[in-house]
Amino acid sequence: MADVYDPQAIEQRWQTRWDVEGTYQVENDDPRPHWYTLCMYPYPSGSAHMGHVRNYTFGDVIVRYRTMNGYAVLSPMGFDSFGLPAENAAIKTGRHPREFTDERIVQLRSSILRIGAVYDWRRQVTSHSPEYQRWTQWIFLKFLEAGLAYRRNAPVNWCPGCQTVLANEQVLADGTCERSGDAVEKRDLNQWFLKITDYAQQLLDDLDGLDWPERVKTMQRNWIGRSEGAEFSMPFTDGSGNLIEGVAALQVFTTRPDTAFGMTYAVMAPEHPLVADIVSEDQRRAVEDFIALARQSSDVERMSSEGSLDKRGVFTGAHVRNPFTGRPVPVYLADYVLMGYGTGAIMAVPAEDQRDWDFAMAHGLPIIRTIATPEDFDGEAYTGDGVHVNSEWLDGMAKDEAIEAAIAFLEREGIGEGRINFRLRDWLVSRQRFWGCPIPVVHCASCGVVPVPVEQLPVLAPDDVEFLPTGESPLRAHEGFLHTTCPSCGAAAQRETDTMDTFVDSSWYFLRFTEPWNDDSPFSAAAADSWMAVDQYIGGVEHAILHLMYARFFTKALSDLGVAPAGLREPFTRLFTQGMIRLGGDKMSKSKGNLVAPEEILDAQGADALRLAHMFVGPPQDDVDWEGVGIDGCARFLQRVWRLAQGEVGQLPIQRERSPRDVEILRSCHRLIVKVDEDFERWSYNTAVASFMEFTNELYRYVQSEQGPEAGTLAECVDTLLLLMAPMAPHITAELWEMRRGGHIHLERWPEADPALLVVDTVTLVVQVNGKVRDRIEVDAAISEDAARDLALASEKVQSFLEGAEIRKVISRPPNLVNLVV
RNA sequence: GUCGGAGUGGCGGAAUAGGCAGACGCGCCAGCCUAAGGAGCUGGUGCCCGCAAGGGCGUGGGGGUUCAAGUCCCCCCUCCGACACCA
Repeated sequence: MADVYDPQAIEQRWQTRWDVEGTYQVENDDPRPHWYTLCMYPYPSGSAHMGHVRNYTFGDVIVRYRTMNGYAVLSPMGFDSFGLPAENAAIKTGRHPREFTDERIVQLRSSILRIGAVYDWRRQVTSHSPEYQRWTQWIFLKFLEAGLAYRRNAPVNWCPGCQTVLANEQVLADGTCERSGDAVEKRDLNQWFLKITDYAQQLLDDLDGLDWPERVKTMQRNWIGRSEGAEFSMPFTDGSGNLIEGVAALQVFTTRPDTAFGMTYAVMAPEHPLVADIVSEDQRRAVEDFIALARQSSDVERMSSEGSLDKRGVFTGAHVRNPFTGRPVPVYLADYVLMGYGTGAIMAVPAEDQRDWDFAMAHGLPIIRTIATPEDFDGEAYTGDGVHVNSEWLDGMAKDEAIEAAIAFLEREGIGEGRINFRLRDWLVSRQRFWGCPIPVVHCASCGVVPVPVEQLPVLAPDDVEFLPTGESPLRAHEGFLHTTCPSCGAAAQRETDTMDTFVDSSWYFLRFTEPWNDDSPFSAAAADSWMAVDQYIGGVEHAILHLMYARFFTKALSDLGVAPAGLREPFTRLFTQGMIRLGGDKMSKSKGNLVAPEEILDAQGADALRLAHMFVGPPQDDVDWEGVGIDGCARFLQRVWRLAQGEVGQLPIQRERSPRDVEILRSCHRLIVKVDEDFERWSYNTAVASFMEFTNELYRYVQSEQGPEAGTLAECVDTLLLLMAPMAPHITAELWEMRRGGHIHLERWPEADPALLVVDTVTLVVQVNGKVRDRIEVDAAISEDAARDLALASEKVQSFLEGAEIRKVISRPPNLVNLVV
């Protein structure tokens, strides 16, 4: 047997076979227990990069492991094929984004195949396919019908150069457009929103039941941003406290109603609708200048702490009556108060809020402490707990008690109530883009917004379009697309030209995978029921908030709308987020130009070595530096396994009675089974690889030992090693298995450890004196506490350290450890 | 600023429930094999003292709990990540 390990030939052969034989195709009615493994479907960017390789290798290991363990495993793959890069390329080259995208899908798909990852390709889903668009639009209309989709005026990022709205991600840190470099402005536009805020509380609560990384859950909790407090109203007055008639009262939200006696002014957001009504004549000019300034400045400028605070706020000339004291306080505008959160207005308590403190100092406003500060406190605003002072009927109370009392007061007076606020906003899904899924409505002069009838779906963007260098969506200028008739009254009407955010596509693709051929609905509840929720979802931590939050929202909403099963409240039971790949400290990325092409490694050392190297380099959730990925070591290891399995190492096996040495290696073999199972379950692939290496080293010593290997023992050890390695190194193990045993290793059952071989009868007892190891003694595993102690005391080495000193205490933890304290 | 995560040999990392720190790999050193070795095989390799036997020190720093701490508690430092005028 002189076959050389030739990864290229082997890998190609097996990849073809898995594909042709449909090894990993699975039916919905498969009688085996179901398991759904999913890697986040990729944006088709061309050939796979190392991040893809890492991601899909993890997924593939699970697919193969679960399959060998007797599960019907759903392992689909698709492409998140709408998005900006294709459109930008179209603007540059004039080519239709579909051509560009389809080419890249072919590239990416073939490089995913080359790493040996297996999928049920019959289920492939692409966001831009007409069928998928049809059902995305169908879902949108369901949402619209249910009031979960709505249109309203909203301030958006507007690029004057591109003549279009930009997503927040497209605005650079300095407030300029990533494409044109122009300064991005705020503009009010009529935009489509999805009402994710309806689900804020559920999205928060249901996090508790998910087996997700704690940091991802924390990020989602912060993003949802629940805060408890009170909302109440304050009537506008003049400077002496006389009520101003005909103006609505000012609504404010606060988490600290207990500090209201310390309110020395109030602040409204510059965009607040009441501003025009309450500004005094002598302040009108200053207020208008301030509003204009705030409007021009980008969010980034506004959020920064740069710039002096006295310039960032202005007195309105109006006052409101503090309901707690009955006295008027001045009302200011300041850009640190945001219209989008709470009520867009606050009561300001400088003594107990640092930001209010800073503003008060800059504007010469009074500061009244309402909570006694601790003795050693030398800060400015004090936000901790303490006894209330200067607060009349709240005096003497602690924080929590006082909050309750203050809310009770507001409710009694009928001016406010306890209130929960969320930071989460409704999801703005409108994009003024061409390469996205069109929003399926028409605008009719007499009927208003009218949904496109479902039998007319999908609404597809036309092919004969010209991409303008300005970046403006060609849909807006396409007469054939634009003009239509109103489905309701039949009069001439205009199509909506906004397309949906691509996150909409990725919010339900995992459901479509359960039944991608369904022609009557996006998926049937039965199909969803048979596979959902996804048992293991795998992807990058960069999606911790947006994608994972939107997908959760869609699942809940579709469940409530009766599209998805009623009991399906969460899409992803278990989530794993892999670390990033870096090179020399930088994130590996196209824009940084520091990519290492997987192809070169696949050509040289092969997919199995590359996969193994990714598994071995460190904990999967940690970032990895490519420098640390030891491809050569892994390739060398696979060579060792190859030679061992081919019988090229050591003495020829013979048939004979099993010796203690043979049994010893068998024990190692069965311990390995247990170890690998444990490691796979806890995502500790790096240590699993280490134990493969360790066992292989042991086998090398075994076959090279004087006694030589016993045939049956060696065969069992090598076969078991191959089976355990099959998920990680699928090609080489399949090849060796076929050569040795015939048949297909990936259809074999996962090995089970023989309990009899796991029983250990001797153990190394560690003997410590004052916690320092002084001796090691081989003992019976069932040794008693007393026997262990006696053995320890009898040890010569131990005696020399005791030097006759009095033993104060003996800790005996048989069979592992005895500690003698002197 | 707030919230998370992390800090262990020359390097990547291991130590799963408080019980032998450094598994496994890389690198390096030596031996074998060889015409040769950028192949293969065997062994060694935390630091310090010592010819050795042996001993001491050692998981970012400081303190604590414990018979016993990389692991638990308190304080501090550094790095990474997320959110950042959220009322």
